[in-house]
Order: sequence, then structure tokens, then C-alpha cells
Amino acid sequence: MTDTPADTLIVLDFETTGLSPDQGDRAIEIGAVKIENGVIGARFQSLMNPGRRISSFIEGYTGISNRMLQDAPPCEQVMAEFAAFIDGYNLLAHNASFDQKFLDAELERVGASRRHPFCCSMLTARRIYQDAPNHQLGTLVRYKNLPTDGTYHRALADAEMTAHLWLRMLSDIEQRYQLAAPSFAQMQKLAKTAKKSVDGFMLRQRISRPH
DNA sequence: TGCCAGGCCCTCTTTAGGGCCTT
Repeated sequence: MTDTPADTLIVLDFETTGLSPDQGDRAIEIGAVKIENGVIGARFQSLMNPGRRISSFIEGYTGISNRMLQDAPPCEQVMAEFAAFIDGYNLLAHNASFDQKFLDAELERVGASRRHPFCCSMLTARRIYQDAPNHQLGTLVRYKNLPTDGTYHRALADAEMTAHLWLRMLSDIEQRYQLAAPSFAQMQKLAKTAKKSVDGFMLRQRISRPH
């Protein structure tokens, strides 16, 4: 599954009650967009009721209120639908370790497990955009002048911005290194390459690439 | 009462510390 083009995958983003499912935190919103051959297509978005009240900090941070969650379907129902949406696709998120642990925790609650490999747009951006002021999603959107409606910290909006960031990084890699259509596996390796070794790594990818 | 994550990555490192990034 990993040896596929990096321009076909699903970008996802969770809003949650806090930072750690190991501390009892739950998902409250999932947003995702499907990228097929470099084109953003199908979208998935849903609030989900975690079965408890969320803090005023999270209400302020996300704009998602306890009132909004009262009428939302339960996490279990949403995650079952989302599992079907992502089936068969590689996954991408900004700071993927965060979304990965919530995805795994919520899927486990519905008796499902994740087989899909993840890539991280934040780790990739740290390699490709070493001169950026920082590597927060919002900063990178402004840094690269990417499309946005000004909504931040909502799942679908963040997933869409991450999708645009990913496509821009693929485009910039193509221009900078003359490496067209890198694979998902190559991008995973890039994300783990030491910053100072990125240029050499990308050159080797170009030379060793099968034609 | 007081505490509250964790993986990644850099450096004045590796027998460690601290900033970044996500909610």
C-alpha cells in the first residue's frame, strides 16, 4: 500500500477534547478530504458527541460548543462511517502523531483497527521549508499563500489547508529537485531525513528512481 | 494539594534538556 503515488491519499484532521486519548480525551469532530491524482475531491466532515461536556478552552479554541455537540451523532457512529471513507487509502495529517493516536483510539472503540500508513505534513514542511517562521499549519498557509477561507481549528478547514500544503510541497519538490511524482514511501522517508541531509537525499531519490 | 501528552529534533548531545506541534 505504501508504494503508491504521494498525490493520492486522504488528509484528515481531528478536533478533540484535549491532547491525549491516553488521558481520556475524545474526538469531537473529524474532517477529511480525498486527493486523487493531485486533485482534491470527496470530503468528509462530522461533529461527534463524546458523551461529556467539553472545556471552555476547547469551546473557545475550536468554536465548537457543548450545544452543538448535544445534537451530534455519537463518536462510534461517526467513526464507523469514517472507517469506510478512508478504506484503502494512505493517510496524511499535520503533526500526524497526534491525529494517528486519536484515530487509533476511536477506531478501537468500534472494534476496528487502522492498516493505513501515515505521512506527516509538518515533518515534511520542516525539511522542505526550513526558512519558514515556524511550521504551524496556519503559518505555512500564509507563508505559501495557500487557499483559505480564514477558518482555523475546525476539522474540515484544517484538512483542506493541509491538502493544499501537501500539493504545494509536491510541486515545490518537483521544481527544486526535478523529481516528478514522488511516491508515498519516498515522502515518508523524506520526513525522517535529517534537515542538513535533505538535498543529498532528494538527489539520490532522483538518481535511483526507476523509469 | 497538585499534577495533567508524547514524538520529533536540535544541540552547548548520546549517562540530557528543551522547544516545537497537535487540541
